[in-house]
Amino acid sequence: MRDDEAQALTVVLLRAANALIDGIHAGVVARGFDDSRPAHGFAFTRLAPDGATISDLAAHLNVTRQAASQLVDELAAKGYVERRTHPVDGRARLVVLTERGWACTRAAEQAAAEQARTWAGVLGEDRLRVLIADLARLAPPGRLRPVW
Amino acid sequence: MRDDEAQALTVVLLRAANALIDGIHAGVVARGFDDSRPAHGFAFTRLAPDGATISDLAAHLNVTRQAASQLVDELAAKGYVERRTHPVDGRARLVVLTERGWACTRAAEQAAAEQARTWAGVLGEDRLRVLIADLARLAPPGRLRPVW
DNA sequence: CTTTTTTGTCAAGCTGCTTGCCTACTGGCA
DNA sequence: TGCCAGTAGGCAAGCAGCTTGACAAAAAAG
Repeated sequence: MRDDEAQALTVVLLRAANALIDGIHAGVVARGFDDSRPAHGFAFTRLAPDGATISDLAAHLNVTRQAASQLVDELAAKGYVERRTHPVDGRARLVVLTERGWACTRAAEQAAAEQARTWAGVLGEDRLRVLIADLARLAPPGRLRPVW
Repeated sequence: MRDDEAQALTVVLLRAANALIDGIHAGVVARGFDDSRPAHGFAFTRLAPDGATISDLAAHLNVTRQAASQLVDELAAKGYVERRTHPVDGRARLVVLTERGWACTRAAEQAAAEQARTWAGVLGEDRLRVLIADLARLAPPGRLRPVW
């Protein structure tokens, strides 16, 4: 592996990641959720099944609990989530998606699928599957960082 | 291409990009440049050949000239770059790498090569080359965004 | 020469995060 | 049961990195 190939790896990987994020976000905005940020999507993936506490969300997003709390403030103000009392822990509060939050989550999934189809059209489905599998072997199973 | 495969694409691509950035940055820090940020590397790639003006740098980084100017302030304070008078344009100033700036650039290249070798060890060189080539076909030739 | 555009910087402000501190509540332990 | 260290989450303040707006100096266009 020559040095210039290593440089190329960095460039193309980052460009592809940026293009994917931008594409998904554009698709979500086009579906009417123009007050959403890419970071919201990362939160939604944690909240989607059954909700989560602020601490859970903070750990998932790799930020402080305060930052997670502020993000939930914003999401609640925009009608994507709501805070509920936690069923068993009186200290904690359960953050759950509203119907609008679910709709936005579905929109993001559709946008991601659309982007994947576009890329499948470029490479072919089989080769894109290989690419996903290879990236999966390279990517550590740690946290996603919603810096976008 | 099923929807869950599209979701997987997003996750693994972002994880891989994060891992690469983190790995390169860790390598740069380990080589003694502990006051550098990943964003600096993106600036260096533009400054490396023969320097650049603030406007050039701002366009390359996709930020305002003011932001680029502030970044150069920081880099100059840390000894990575210096401002010179522009040879032909009296308004502009040419920002060039210092010797320390060049050393940091080389360190980043080494760290990137090291990361690529690690990944080549996982996938094999040939398959990593295919991955780079495929990503290159997917990634638009636009600007890198140094948000990391 | 006059006018318009471009360059870099000063100043102010915004956003998203951090740290420090606090109260309410939990769960282990005597 | 009562006590107390640990945990959850919100308030306040601060900081880093970016933006917008305005400006003087120089270049380019007329």
